[in-house]
Amino acid sequence: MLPSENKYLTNVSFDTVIFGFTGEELKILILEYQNSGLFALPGGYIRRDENLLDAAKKGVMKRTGLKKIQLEQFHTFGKLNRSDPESSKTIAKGLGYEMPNDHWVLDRFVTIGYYALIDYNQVRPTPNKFSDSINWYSINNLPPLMMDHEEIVQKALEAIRNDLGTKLFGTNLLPEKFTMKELRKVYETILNKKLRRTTFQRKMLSMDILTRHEKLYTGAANKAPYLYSFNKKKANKT
Amino acid sequence: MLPSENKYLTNVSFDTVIFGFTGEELKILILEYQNSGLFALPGGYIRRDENLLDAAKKGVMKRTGLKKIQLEQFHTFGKLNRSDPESSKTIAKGLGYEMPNDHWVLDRFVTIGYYALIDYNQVRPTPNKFSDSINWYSINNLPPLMMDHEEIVQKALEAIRNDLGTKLFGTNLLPEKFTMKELRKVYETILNKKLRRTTFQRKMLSMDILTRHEKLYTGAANKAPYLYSFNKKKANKT
DNA sequence: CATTATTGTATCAATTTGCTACAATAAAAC
DNA sequence: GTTTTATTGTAGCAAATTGATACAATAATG
Repeated sequence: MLPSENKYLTNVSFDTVIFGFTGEELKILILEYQNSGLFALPGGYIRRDENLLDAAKKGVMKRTGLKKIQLEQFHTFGKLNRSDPESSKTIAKGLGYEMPNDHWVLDRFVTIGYYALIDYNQVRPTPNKFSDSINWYSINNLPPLMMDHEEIVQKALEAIRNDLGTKLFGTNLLPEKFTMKELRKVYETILNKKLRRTTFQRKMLSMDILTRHEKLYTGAANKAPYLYSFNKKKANKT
Repeated sequence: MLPSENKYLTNVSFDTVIFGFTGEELKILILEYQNSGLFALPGGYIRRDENLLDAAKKGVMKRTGLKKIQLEQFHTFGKLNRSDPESSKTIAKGLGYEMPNDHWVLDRFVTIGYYALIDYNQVRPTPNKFSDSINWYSINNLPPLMMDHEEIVQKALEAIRNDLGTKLFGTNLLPEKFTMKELRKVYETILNKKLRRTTFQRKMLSMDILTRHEKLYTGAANKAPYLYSFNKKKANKT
């Protein structure tokens, strides 16, 4: 039941930071391994017969239940001491296996980091067979993560801050149709600062990447906002 | 003389795109393997007892003769078919070795791409023991590169375009002191477009990251330009 | 000492962004 | 119904940034 060596590349793995937006804050999916108290990013190994990107995509699909996923590679982590064989042994033990000391997963690993931005409400978090839970955690309130996974999360955050605006964004964190306020909230949360309401709206509209739809009547005692969606044809011309 | 397995991580390598600026164009260093007609980026394997970044740094140091090198990781390449065992065999054959079919360097590799920006005139290009030459090639006139190395170069170019301005730049491609015109030329070459002379100068000066030094008298029949250097303290506060 | 090419800035126009104001609601309160 | 309240959408002007032009200040040259 432990992964067999000849099926996978050795010394290489991937880890994914899967972001969701609740409307108020950014959250990421964290696995908890059985009977070990160890928390980790979802990740995995690369089969010898698949592309690196496909391996990562498959991993995210399995954890989220989503089919179409936008994944972006952001950094590869290769410090000498980043791997921790004790953690792997603890995980195996928690599963009821005794891991031999020369098992390949106890070797040193270089891991490629990917981030995914997905619609929080469409996800059906699904643990893998080694873990008994997978849960959303606010990025401001993460459990202690194993190995260098906290560093990986920090790098992912930097990456989405940098990519926001260049690679078209907010899209993937929101449902198909959204209000301008929701979109602004996404930007504010990722950038971790307030944005001017009117300037943001003007900028977004002037970019000519949004399609306006019907109004959204929420029942609130005020003017109803329009719904927008990203006009993908125009948006990709950037 | 072929690299021994137990010293290195398997299935992982690094490749470096080393940029230099001649004053007119961007060039990169390309290795030519002996008696094989194969051109490649400088790269290597990661020793089990060293950090990934150190491995790449050491590689660039050996190829350039430089001690202080700024290296930036930009992308990791992991497509299923990117490795080409035939090339490796040809290289070994050119060196007078017969490579056994089960040799680990013939296996599939995931490679981590780094770029370096260095002072063209300070470099002493030094071939490795497997190659008989290492030369500067204009990025607009590269020889056909082996495997996916052309894709790696393209990604490196994208990366330096994106990083220009955010991560402080131009610095490393120019000598300690440089004129405003030289700095602008660097930007123009990387971005592949003309920049307005006066606006560029105003912008650079207003950023308060340059120190002005003495004038440079070239013998030309016109006003001599000032020399500038980057004020690293202020520059890093961005 | 006039000529020539280039550099460093000033100046003003054009564009973009910051800020404030205000009309247009959607529902609740009266 | 009418008034009240909270928000949305956008206009309008100020402030800041960028674009474009002009011009004084040189460093040789003849």
